[in-house]
Amino acid sequence: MARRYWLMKSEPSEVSIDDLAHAPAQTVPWFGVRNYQARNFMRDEMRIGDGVLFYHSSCPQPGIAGTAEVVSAAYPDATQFDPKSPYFDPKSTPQAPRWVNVDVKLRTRERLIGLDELRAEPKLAQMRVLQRGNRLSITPVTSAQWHTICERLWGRSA
DNA sequence: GCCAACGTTGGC
DNA sequence: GCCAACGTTGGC
Repeated sequence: MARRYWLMKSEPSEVSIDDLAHAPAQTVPWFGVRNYQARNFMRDEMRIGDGVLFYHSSCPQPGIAGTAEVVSAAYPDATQFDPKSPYFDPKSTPQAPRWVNVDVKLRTRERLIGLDELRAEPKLAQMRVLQRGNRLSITPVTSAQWHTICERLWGRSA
């Protein structure tokens, strides 16, 4: 199957790309997704080796901060079972977990590409993250969009 | 802090 | 199954 590409949002106050860089094996579980559409992307469509655009959201400089890679299949998100976690879900049980996550490994840290710069690139006009009202924390990215960002905006080979 | 957009909940 | 109310997201 062809490799796919994704944009994944994280609030840097929770997990920034620098946090990812300093994590063991530069890998973290993408915990805390509590939206069915985003969950289904992880559960049903992500494959090991898929490319990830790491996006910083809800922060002074929102934008794409680098690239990462999907390095596991989806498995139950541990935070849903932890009563002390803000992501605790009392309706979820280990026998019937409701939420899953994949593991994501850092590939490259890059110059931050802000929303204004993304919007200025006509080839990216269709990106989900730029659409009005978009809130989904995981969105598919086309290979054309991926290559435009890596090659044109970062000036590196994808 | 504002507010538009959207997802979820729950009464009916 | 409808839909109003409510909660959350996230840029500004």
